[in-house]
Amino acid sequence: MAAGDEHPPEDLTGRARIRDAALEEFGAKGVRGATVRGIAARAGVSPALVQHHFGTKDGLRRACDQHVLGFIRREADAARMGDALTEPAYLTEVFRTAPRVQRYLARALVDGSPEAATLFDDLVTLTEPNLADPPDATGTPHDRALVLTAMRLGVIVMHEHLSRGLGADVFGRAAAIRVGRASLDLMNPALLPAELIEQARAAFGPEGSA
Amino acid sequence: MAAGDEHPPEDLTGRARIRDAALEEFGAKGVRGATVRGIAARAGVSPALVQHHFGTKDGLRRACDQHVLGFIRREADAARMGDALTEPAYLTEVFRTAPRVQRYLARALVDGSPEAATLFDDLVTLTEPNLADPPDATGTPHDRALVLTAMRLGVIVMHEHLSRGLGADVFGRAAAIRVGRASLDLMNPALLPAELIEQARAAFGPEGSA
DNA sequence: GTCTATATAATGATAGAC
DNA sequence: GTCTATCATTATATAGAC
Repeated sequence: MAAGDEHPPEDLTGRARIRDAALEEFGAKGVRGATVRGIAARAGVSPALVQHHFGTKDGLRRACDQHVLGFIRREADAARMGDALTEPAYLTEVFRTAPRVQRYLARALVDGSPEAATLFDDLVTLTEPNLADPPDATGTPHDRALVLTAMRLGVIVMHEHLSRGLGADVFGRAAAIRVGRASLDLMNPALLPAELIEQARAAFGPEGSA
Repeated sequence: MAAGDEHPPEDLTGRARIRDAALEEFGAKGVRGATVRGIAARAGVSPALVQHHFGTKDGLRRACDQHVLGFIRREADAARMGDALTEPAYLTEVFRTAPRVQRYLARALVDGSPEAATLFDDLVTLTEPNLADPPDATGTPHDRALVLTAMRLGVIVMHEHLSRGLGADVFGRAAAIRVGRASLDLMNPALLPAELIEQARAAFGPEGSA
C-alpha cells in the first residue's frame, strides 16, 4: 500500500468526509476550539450526522487520532522500503494529503492526546539507535534522541511561525527543502555517518537551487 | 533585575492574582479550553470580578500576552547584560525562568496569539547575528536562525513529552541541565566560537554530574 | 473592589421523520 | 444514512447590591 494512500476505497463515504473535516478543524482551532457544528459545516453535512457516525465529539477526536497514527505509521514503513518513491503519483499525493495530517498532529502534540504521546515516544525509540555518539558528548544517548525528537517535531508544531518567516507554507515543497537544508546546517555532523549526510545533501538538490 | 522576578511589588493585588491564575489555566488548557469560572476559582474570586477587571475573556488573554511579553523581554535584557544570551547557554537561561510563563508561552505559540508571533520573530532577529556560517552550508543564514528558533522553542512547546521521557519536569533544574547538554551535543559546533562552547560546557557542570 | 443573581448565547447531544 | 427540530448544559457577560 502506497504511503500517500490516505483514502482507502471503502472510506470515501460521508463518514470519511466528516473525519477529514474534523482533522482540519481540530488542527486549526484545537480540540476545544473546534465545534461539532463547524466540522459538520465544513463537511457539508448536518451536526446530527456527526454524532450518528462518531457518537460523541471525543469519539470523533479518537477517530482522528487513530487515523493520523495509522497514516504516519504507513508513511514510515513506505519510507523504509523506499519503493514508494518510484510511484509517480507518490509525491503529489503526499503533498496533497500530508499538510492536513501534520497540522492535526501539531495540535494533538500540544492538546495532550494519548495517541500523540505514543507517537512521540515511538519516534524517540526509532531515533536513538540511528544516532552516533559525538566524540565529546556531555549528555546521554537517550537524552539526545529525546531532545532531537522534540526539536524535529517542534518544526512541525511551529509551522505557522516558520511559514511566516519563510514567506512560504512550510508544508509546501520549496519551503520544506529550505527547512531541510537549514536543519542539515544546524545539526552536528558527528551524529550521522558521512554517507548519510551526503545522501541528504543530494536529496535537497545543488546548493543555491530552488 | 533578577530573572525570576515575576512579581514587581506594585503588582500583588487581586487583579494580579487573577492574571496569574489565567496564565496557568490558559497554559494548561489553551485559550478556548480554559473558562472564566475556572480561572476565577483558581484565583479564589468570583467570575464577575474577572469581568470587572479585564472586561472580556479576550481582554484577559491580551493582558496575559502583554505580561508574558514584558517578562521575557526583561529576561532577555538581563541575560544580555549578564553575557548569557549566547547560543546553547541561552537555553538554560530560558529554562530557569518561571514555569508558569513558559507553559503559557508554549500554548500561545500554538494558539496563534499576535504577541507570541512578535516574540518568535524577535527571537529570530536576535539569533541570526549570533550564528556563524558553517563551512559547507547548504541553506541561508536567515533560514538557519529561523529553524533554530523553532527548534529551541519546540523544546518548550513539547515540555509535556520531554518531561515524560526524562522522567522529570523539564522546567526543573536537573532536567534543564540534561536538556542543555543534549542540545550541546546535537548542535553543529561550527555555528559558535569554540570559547562559547567551552563556556556552555562549563555552565552545565562536569560530565556525568547531576 | 467584590459579591449574588441572572440574562443571553453557544455547544454537545438526542428524538424521530424520511 | 441523512435530515430538522429540540433539549440540556455550559459558557460569557451583565445588573445591581454591599
